[in-house]
Amino acid sequence: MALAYYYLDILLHKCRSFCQIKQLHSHLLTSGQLHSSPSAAAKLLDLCSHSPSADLSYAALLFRRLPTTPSTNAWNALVRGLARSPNPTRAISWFRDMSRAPQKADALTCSFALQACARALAGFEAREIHSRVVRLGVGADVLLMTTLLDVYAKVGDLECARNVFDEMPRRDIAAWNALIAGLAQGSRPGEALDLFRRLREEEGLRPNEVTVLGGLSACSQLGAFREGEKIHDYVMEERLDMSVIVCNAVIDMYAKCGFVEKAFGVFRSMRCGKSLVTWNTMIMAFALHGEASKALEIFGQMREAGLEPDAVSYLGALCACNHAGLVDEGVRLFDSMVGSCLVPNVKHFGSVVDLLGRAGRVEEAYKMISSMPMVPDVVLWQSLLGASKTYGDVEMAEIASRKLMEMGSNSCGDFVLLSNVYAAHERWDDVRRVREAMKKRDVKKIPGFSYMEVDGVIHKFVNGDQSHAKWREIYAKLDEIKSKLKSYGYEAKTKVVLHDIGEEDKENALCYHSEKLAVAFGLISTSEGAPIQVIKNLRICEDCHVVIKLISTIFSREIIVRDRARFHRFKEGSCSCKDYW
DNA sequence: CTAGGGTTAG
Repeated sequence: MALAYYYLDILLHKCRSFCQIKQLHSHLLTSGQLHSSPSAAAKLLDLCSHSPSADLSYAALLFRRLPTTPSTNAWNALVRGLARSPNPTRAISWFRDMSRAPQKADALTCSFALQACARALAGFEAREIHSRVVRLGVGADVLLMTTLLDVYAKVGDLECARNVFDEMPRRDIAAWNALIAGLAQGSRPGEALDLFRRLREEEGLRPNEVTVLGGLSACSQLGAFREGEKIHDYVMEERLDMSVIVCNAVIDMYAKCGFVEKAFGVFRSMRCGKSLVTWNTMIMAFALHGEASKALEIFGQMREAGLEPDAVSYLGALCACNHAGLVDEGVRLFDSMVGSCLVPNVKHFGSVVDLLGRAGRVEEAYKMISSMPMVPDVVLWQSLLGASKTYGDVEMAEIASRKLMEMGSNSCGDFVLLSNVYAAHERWDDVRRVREAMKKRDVKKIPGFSYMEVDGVIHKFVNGDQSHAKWREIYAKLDEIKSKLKSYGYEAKTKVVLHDIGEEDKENALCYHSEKLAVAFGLISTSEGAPIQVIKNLRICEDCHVVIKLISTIFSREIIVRDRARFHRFKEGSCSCKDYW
């Protein structure tokens, strides 16, 4: 007996196991419904490829043996299933096959295929589908264009993402969200924040949960505290704080803007339940600020709250130990992680290696790297090289550098470190050799830059920057600082600069580091006694660390610098990192 | 014949 459509629908939803799907399949087959009703076939395919008990190879088999020409719906069922499977590229090849089939793809087929591209980070294929979308005449579909925009953003082509956005006939909140999130995740937080403001001021759209996540992420990256606080106010007004995801982003934002106490305040007074991510965010927040004991306290409390720490929790705790130099505690944590059946990844090993290395236990660090079950990444060898430099271990430095060279590293810092090790032992021939190797390879130097916010405006500085409107005043301030520093017995640490330039030039290269420019700008553009906040993309350099400590005394200012790894809070001549970083 | 598609924290 043929099943009525609605009855089939109910049955399909009731299938709990693959066996039941097969029963239904055989019924449709024997009753002839698979022949007579293409929609029934499509439904069945949908179930095979998309339910919790999906079996994609069964679905593909079913598809190939379909008694009638597969309908667009049948194709869609399969492409959707494949797009969400562990191997999404198969959806793309099915989509290609479809262009040679009698049934035309529709907006949904394209949407599923694009989702596959997003998951597989397949930019080339996305372009191919984009042109297909245009030829099919579905280029005005807002939902489809949002998916397309998102794919371009995820594969890193933000220009294309922006073009798609600009050409959309109509943009709803999700379209804005996709671009804001894309820019925020693509390290263009300034543009993300601009869009966030424009959407409110110009379009009259109301930011939703997703919008504020993008905005908060941008603020975290920029250290844009005032903007972040405004978004937090909006979150409270609109009761978006019922979402744990939003609360987590707020906590992260305050922590990364330097206000770990505010982050903790939000953590404590959350109206919704805390998730594992909430705890992990708070652990990381304290770690970032060098507050190891508080990080470890939270780590302990999550167990009391009935949550088992996961690998990320351990990473946060290890990071806290790392920033405070708690070697034994860190090693103990690592062991207990392994004991609780969690699998450490490269980052966990990296943390412990760094911890051991900086405590001078270079040999143990090396043993740790050698015993790792996975391939050690560049970061691990770099931290071993760093430790070897600190403790003057030439042999270990050579081992680490050799590995780095083998891995094709051409980062300036690696060469500089090795050269410094040789220089410390007055092995000038070796120093020369390293320099020559540097010249031969096209050594890359990641440009350092710093952000500083004044009255809601973000000012960005690069090393030796003269593009700021007030650059003359800034440089004058730095010269004033330089002369004052001399009386404090300061001498520039020119060893960290490796160029074939004279001593005085070396001093200047150091003198105009982006973080110094930002701090000087802070001194001239904020009121006396107000704290100065700076965000830097790289690790703070040794010389800047010394100089900023002195500046905090001379000008009686608290200066907070967030570098790539952590916060440094300079006050009355000392730093919260206790010179250990 | 029906519906199915977009943006989301550590």
